Amino acid sequence: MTTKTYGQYCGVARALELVGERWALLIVRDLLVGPKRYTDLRAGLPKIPTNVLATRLKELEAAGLVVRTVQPRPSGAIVYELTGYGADLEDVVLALGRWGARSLGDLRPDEIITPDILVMALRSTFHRGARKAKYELHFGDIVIHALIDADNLTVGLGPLEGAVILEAYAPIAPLLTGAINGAAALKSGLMKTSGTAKDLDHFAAAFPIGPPA
Amino acid sequence: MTTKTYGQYCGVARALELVGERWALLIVRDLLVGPKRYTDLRAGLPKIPTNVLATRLKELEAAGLVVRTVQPRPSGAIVYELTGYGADLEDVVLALGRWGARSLGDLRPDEIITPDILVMALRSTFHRGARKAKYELHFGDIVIHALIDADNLTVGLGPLEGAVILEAYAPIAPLLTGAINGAAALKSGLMKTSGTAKDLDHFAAAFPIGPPA
DNA sequence: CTGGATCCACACAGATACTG
DNA sequence: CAGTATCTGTGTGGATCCAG
Repeated sequence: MTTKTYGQYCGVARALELVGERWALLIVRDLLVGPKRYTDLRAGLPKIPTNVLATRLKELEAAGLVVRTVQPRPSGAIVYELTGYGADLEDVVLALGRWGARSLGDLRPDEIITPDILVMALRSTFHRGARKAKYELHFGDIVIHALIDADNLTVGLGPLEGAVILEAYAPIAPLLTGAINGAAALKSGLMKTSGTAKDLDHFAAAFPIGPPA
Repeated sequence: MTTKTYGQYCGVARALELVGERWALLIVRDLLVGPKRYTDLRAGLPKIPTNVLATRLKELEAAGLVVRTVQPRPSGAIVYELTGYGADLEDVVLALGRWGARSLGDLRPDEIITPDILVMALRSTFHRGARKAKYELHFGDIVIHALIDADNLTVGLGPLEGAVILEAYAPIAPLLTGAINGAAALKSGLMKTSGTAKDLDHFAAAFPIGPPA
């Protein structure tokens, strides 16, 4: 929320006044996965200057997008959580993620992948109508799960009972762009799975992304 | 496109690196309505500093979102146009517009409304399945039209043959948030129409927006 | 250790004037 | 018409410091 306005009676302009500043939508992205503490947010956004994080959180709170709550003792932890109003930004974040993912090349050494990023990547690219399945996705230390039930998708952190396990290695791009050929991925060592090559293909079909341009 | 990156292998982060800077998405918004000249963009975004506009256009062109073409003589005009890649941002802009429009209050004297804003507002809030209709919307000097054909919407600048004419006056908020009661709007002088109160109600039903929070 | 606040340097935005 | 040049100020990045 800049003090600067665009001077336009326009939903787009208003939205950008509220969440258009640097880092704001990435904070929202991580909070869409779940409530977080200050330190968790820093961990998920290592390059954010701490003063900017503090400022953004105050702005988002002032704008009614985020609530700051102090947990009861003994934890006493301070937790940041999206309000319903803030959570309604999910459509915006998913649309941005869908569009931007097409421009992702191979994973570079200066780029990180966090659990929150993976969760939102799957939510971004989910294709309704994919066949029912349970996936558990491993990437390094990161473990997330996806539960597909026809038109509904649930993606969250951690493992999932009874899921097919997919283990991915960098380069991860084919995974996030649906360009997986199961048999080839297995053979090349790009991925491992507790299931079959067909499982990889189904997974790829459930999370497609178009070509860069 | 900042030289600064977020350091994340994430579609949202990548998208924000490309169009996250101030004014960028408002330029895209206006170009989504149609190709424009430098001066047209300035007219639609009066508060943008001219050097910022020039910089953004170069960045958008370098990123492959916009093409700069010189029209053949005698016009010789320089026209900026979205590429397919850039036009794919429509989902993002519409989602932002939908979310942000809920936070629009009454029109303030320091806020302007342009034809492009109105066109994108209607595209943002269109509700598929609205009944077939042709509307011509007047607001001050601005005239735009909407053609609804069940699941398809065409909104553009200027008049439309055979359309129901809706003339709106500030405060315009009820119009853009679907909170119109046709009879009341006619009686209060908020709107005039060449049709009936029912036409206003149908129009409002076609372009609904939820409450602020 | 969490949850920030403070300080400084600098890049970018804002405003305006000017030019091919 | 389509920008460039210049100056100024604020927001950001980066590092460090501090209170509970």
